[in-house]
Amino acid sequence: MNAGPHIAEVAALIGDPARANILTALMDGRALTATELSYRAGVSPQTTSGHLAKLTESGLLAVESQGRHRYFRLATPAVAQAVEALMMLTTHTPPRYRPPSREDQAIRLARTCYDHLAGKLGVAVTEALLDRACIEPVGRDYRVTATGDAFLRDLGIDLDKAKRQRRAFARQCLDWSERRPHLAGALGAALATRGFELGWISRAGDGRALQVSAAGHKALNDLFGVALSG
Amino acid sequence: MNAGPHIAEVAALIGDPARANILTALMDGRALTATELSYRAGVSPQTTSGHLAKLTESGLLAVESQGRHRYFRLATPAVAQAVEALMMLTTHTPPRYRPPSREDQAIRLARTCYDHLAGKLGVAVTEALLDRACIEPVGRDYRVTATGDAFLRDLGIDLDKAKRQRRAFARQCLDWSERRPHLAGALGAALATRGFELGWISRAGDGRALQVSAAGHKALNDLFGVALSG
DNA sequence: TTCATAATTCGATCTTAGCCGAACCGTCCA
DNA sequence: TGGACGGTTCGGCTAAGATCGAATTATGAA
Repeated sequence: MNAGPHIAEVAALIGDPARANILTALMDGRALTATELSYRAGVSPQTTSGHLAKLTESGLLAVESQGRHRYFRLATPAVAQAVEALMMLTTHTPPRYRPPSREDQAIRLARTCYDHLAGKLGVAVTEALLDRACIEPVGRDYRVTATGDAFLRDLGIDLDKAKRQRRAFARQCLDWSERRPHLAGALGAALATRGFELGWISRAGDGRALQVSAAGHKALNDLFGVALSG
Repeated sequence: MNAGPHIAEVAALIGDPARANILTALMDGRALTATELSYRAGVSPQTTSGHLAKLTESGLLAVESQGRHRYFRLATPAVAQAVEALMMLTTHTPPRYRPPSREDQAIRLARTCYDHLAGKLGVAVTEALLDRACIEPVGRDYRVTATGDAFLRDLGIDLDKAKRQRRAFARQCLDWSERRPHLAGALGAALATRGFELGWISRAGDGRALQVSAAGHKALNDLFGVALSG
């Protein structure tokens, strides 16, 4: 009768360490193979297979077969959002003080969230765009101004292509470490992709953490007036 | 090493039916006694006691002793947000079609979220305030305009008192059924409280669902130009 | 003081579900 | 066609934890 049982079902699904590892491994929006996920989950392939079946069956993951590989990814942004919300609880309610690790530091500085920029980097870029009146918040979205339209096209971003996608164009996404909104949606993804193309950012290791290159720091400073401190 | 295990811990906590019932029972922001929660959870008082201990120990619930009663409530809005995010997953990823029940309908129309208005009602009121330039979105918050300041004071809302509170003043809160933001924070709570005082809304049953009185419908129409359809 | 009620602790039971070994299906490549 | 590899299915083991009965502590009321 209540909603309780329903959320318990999905929460229990996320509540297994192996499955939680799978979900967090997919938080960068990429699609990974079952074997890769098995490694990331820290359990055997057979066990992983069972977990993946449950996750897809319940609609948390989407799967696509390519040859003898099966690629799994988060089914919807809502899944990523729920995982983010749970992450917020792990830091926001500290049972006792836990000194931040090096990886913690790195991932707070710059990371991907689903498929766009997050962390200090994502928030800084978003706020710089706001400062320069390139975008403005409208409800749960951002609107791109005329100024922003020109600016982003100059940067080499195909706004029309981003607009044609079926997903939300420019959404506000809440950051679990900064607890401030950053740019998500098709535009956020396009911006991140362009950053990769230009060599400003690159993936550090196999996680969500990002490395900002020297060229990236320079561009950040020149274009946005942002100095990202380690 | 990963964040996986951390979120698994908290997700598993929410993933038990009894505990999920407890959390959803507290979603309206009220504080309930252990016995009441035992009833809502559908398990014996002993079992409930164990669950409540775990939930408070892990920082999801806060507890306050009053005489021989112990009142439990959600520790932070972040907890409510996580539960909301999980609710979104239960509806947003339908494994198969589930016909909406009557209670579903009611709770989608008008309910409380933590301590402010949500559902169609909450979203409609918020958007009416936006239309009339009473509030405007700023980042993850709303800002009250001069127009809005006058309007809300006219309504009998003590804005100064709301501003003095330690919590966020006017936050954007995402709705799981409407998937659009509505007014939360101290101002959202004050608005809801005023609605109760004026007899426009009242609690329906013991859940989060709200009943909108005839006077409420009239006020909604007169003040906001909103006609809430069942 | 005495009794009732709120809430917790302890101990025992029992179900659930994660896990891996082994075997099995399908695709790719030589 | 045979072998290698990605992925899944099956079966049995094991451990974790949810549950309640009974007893215990603490508060409030008579």
